Amino acid sequence: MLDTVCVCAKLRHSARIVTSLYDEALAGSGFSVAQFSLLRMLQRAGPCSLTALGAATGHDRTTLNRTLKPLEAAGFVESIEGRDRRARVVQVTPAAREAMARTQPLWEAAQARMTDSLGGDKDRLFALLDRIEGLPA
Amino acid sequence: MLDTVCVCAKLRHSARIVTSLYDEALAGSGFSVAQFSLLRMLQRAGPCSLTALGAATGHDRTTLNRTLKPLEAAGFVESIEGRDRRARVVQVTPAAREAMARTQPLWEAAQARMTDSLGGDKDRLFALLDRIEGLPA
DNA sequence: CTCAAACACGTGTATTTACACGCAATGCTC
DNA sequence: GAGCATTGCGTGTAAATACACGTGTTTGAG
Repeated sequence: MLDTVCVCAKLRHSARIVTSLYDEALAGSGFSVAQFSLLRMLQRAGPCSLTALGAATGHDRTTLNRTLKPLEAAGFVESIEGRDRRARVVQVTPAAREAMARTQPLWEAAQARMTDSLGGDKDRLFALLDRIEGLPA
Repeated sequence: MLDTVCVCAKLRHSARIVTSLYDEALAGSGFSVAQFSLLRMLQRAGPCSLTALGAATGHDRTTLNRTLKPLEAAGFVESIEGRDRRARVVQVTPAAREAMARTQPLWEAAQARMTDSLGGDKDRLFALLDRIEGLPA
């Protein structure tokens, strides 16, 4: 009966620990890891609606709305309107690109610590996480 | 440059997904997976202070205070006072043991889904998570 | 014994997250 | 073209989380 450790609790615990490690590494950048990661994903996705961004990142649309609000107030994200006046299309600003470039080394340091401690098994970890993420709801 | 996926974002994503899977499995029990896991850990730890419980579970003491509040109101946790009047010692109640026994099969079903999808690599996953959890702050 | 340091707690506040709900805009059916 | 279903959004609310701060309790130095 060593099978008593909850996979969910374990994952949540790891996520808390790793989040604090990244947040500490990013201290001074002005970004939390949640903000920085979201900006990265938005930059990658290009201008898109909140629903589309949520589908790409796995966040709820309303979570994005609230996460983006301070970033927009700080000038890192701007909303434009496309043809569909329902959709609010967001994109990163030049100021965000600059701030992200400055923050990138801090993120890379944290990422390197992870990669090092995983000793080449990062892809293996990701593959395992992909499997449980892929379970049908 | 395939190394661009943030380990932290990945872990947070997985934790969100898995949490919703467990919460769905536990629906009807009246417990969230956070509550159920915490009760399990408290039962294992035995009567202890919030600080000690936090050290055992990796939660902040204040998080435990707030998570335990509704559980105490529902009669699943009780606070007793030991010799040290600073410390609030908490323990699970018989009602909690009963409710947990009823909930156990639901949790096991969710856990089994995880274990199955990991195909025998659960211990490997845990070992990888242990490694990054063990990084110094 | 006294009093300051150390300890344990709870609350205020803030972040991250998502569900339920309602409103505005679009599209589709007839 | 009118009306209804669909889509996209924002807000209210709530859970989980932790940091800063203040209060009460214990301990230890003198």
